[in-house]
Amino acid sequence: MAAEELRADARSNRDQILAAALSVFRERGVDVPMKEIADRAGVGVGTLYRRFPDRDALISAAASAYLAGLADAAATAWREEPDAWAALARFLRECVQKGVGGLSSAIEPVAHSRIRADPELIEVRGTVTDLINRMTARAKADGTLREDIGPADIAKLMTLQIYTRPGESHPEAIDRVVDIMLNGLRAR
Amino acid sequence: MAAEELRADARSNRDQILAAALSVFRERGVDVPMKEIADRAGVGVGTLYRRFPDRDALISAAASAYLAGLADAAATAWREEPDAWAALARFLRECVQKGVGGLSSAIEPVAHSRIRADPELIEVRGTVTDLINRMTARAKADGTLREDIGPADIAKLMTLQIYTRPGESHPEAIDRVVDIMLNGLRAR
Amino acid sequence: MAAEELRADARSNRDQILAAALSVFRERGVDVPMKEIADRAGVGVGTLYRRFPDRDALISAAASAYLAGLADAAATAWREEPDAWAALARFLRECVQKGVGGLSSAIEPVAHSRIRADPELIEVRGTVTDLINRMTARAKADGTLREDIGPADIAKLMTLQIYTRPGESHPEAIDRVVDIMLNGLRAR
Amino acid sequence: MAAEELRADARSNRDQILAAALSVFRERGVDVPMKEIADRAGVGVGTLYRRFPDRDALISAAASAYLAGLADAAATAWREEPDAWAALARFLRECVQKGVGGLSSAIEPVAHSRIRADPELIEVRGTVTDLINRMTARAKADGTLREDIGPADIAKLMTLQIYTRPGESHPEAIDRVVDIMLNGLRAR
DNA sequence: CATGAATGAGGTTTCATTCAT
DNA sequence: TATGAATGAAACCTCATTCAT
Repeated sequence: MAAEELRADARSNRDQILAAALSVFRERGVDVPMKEIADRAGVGVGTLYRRFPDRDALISAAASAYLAGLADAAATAWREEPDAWAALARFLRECVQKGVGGLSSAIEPVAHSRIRADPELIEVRGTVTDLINRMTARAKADGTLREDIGPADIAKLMTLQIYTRPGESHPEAIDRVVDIMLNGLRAR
Repeated sequence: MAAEELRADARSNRDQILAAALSVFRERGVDVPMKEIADRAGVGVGTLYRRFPDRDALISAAASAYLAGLADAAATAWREEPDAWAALARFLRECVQKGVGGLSSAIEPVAHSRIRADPELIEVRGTVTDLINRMTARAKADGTLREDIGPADIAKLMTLQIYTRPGESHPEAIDRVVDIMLNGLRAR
Repeated sequence: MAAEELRADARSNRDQILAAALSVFRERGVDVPMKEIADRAGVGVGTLYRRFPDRDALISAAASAYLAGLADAAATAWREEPDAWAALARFLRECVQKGVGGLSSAIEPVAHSRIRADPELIEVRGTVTDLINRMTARAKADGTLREDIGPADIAKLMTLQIYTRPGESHPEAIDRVVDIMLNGLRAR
Repeated sequence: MAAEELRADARSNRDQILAAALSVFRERGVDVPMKEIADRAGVGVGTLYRRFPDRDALISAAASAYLAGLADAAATAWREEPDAWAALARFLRECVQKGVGGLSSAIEPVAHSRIRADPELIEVRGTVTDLINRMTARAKADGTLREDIGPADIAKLMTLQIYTRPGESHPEAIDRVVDIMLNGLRAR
């Protein structure tokens, strides 16, 4: 996954393919024709296959990228928000808005074994888990998060989805649901 | 769709195919080979195609069946539960546990136009909407549901999903999430 | 391989595909497009794939058929010819004329493991070996075959090939070469 | 084909590619990926294509090289061996051991027209034919070769092949077959 | 009426060849 | 000049749908 040395153009192609894959997967699931992804990335199928030897390789690379993004989001929230509750709220909202759940269900079935094996991914996954643990603990200590909520609950809530007509996006509708959820998590 | 007159065995075939389709769709999405569904139903592909002229017809018949089930669930909850809040809670819990959201996203993209057109379905859909309206209004009147929550919010929450490893089912985990949502909906 | 119960038309298709494969393999090697074989057999690719799940399955079925033919040839020669030398001569000539060597090199690399495993094939192979052993022993006893020639030599000679412009066939040229070999095998 | 003026390193590249091609063709036929040949030669595909504009050009260059080798072998045998029979025997043995037949069938179909056209090759071919003619005539004169054998028979026998498991080589088995053949050619 | 065989269009993957680095 | 990345045509294989049994 590391792609140590890669010519500049190849590198850029790789990135574009990954971005294309991620967005196509989110929109239409993983069963999308490879040509579709190649087109969206602006490369030929051949290039796609040179970079990712088969569909599963692409999926699992996409999983990598998206998990890394997740770790980023968690870290940023933790760093920038004034308190643990705010960090948790922001992180969860981002996860739901970005469709973490949809990507998970699209990606995991295929990539599961690879994800477990890839050392780089194990680390990222560890980072996320770690940050969730800290946010949860601190928020409880602050008295802002219900005492009976644990990190496992938060992990589940990250993957929350509500049905949206495909193609349409309803950020406000999602926000309302996230608000309800947060309200349900808040200690009184 | 009505299947007015059908010999007993044909009727039974139809039902078995529908049940098979519903469960396969839930497990693996709508992109499953028709043979798979036929096998699960214990009939040949030919039989499946005799009953449902093409994939879309099957999907939309499945949508019908599932929507009808939903109306049933709503009506039963309304009838059997002691108050509006309990009915709402039970109905939402059932929807989430039964994977309404998953089926919606699997089925709607293909069946959307048909669903809009089919008079029988329009009626069922009306029933559900109606019951949700009543539950919401009554629960607010009872002072158990937050004043700022409307039927549209409930409709969204019906389709709540959280990611579960495919094949595995975690009813308790889902229950915890539903509890959190309900807690977030409750008026204080 | 046995294909116990097969509808009449399916059976006939299977046979035609096998015959087509055999002749195409002989002419152009095993790397021929599947479509080519399907066309020659007068069926669609789908049918070919329904009968033989992938290229290797087809190749190894072809191996079966051709080995069975070989056993037949050996048995017939042994039965019909007046003495062991005549049987041996006829069998070798047939093998070379029919291009056993060409088929072997086309087929074996791919089908080797299957050939070793298939019980039916093991038996046929045993029959051939057995007949060669008998022919060799008897011909030596008759004083027609050189004493220092063993069954392994005969087995090698079965796969004799000489280069022929592809497409063209030169039965007489082959016959001359076989005559020379036989002359070299004959005891004096 | 001559590659009149070529820098030393380019020359060496050309030779390595040719050698690689020859050995790959012998092992796996001409349908091998170009990358395979480039790898074996230790150069990039680009280099291969710079030297040989397309696959056919490479094949026919390989044909050239191998035919030249053949002429060499014939000349050496003629020069070094004490009599015509010994020369013939040695030449035939070398041809069979070196797999002339295999290369012929791999190369000729593609390169045929070029071989016919290339003046250099016409000459080499002439040399070989000439030497075979001489060996044959002389051996018959010596009373060592059967009277009814002609140069055309020898030409066919040069391309003799027996099936060998790919990868494995059985020089002794081949030797035994060649011995039988020579025994069949010998006058008594 | 039920079945499963046949078909071929369409998605997947490979590889010859070209071309930017 | 050597390299290996990009491309797309062509091969592989699957599966929706039709149709003979």
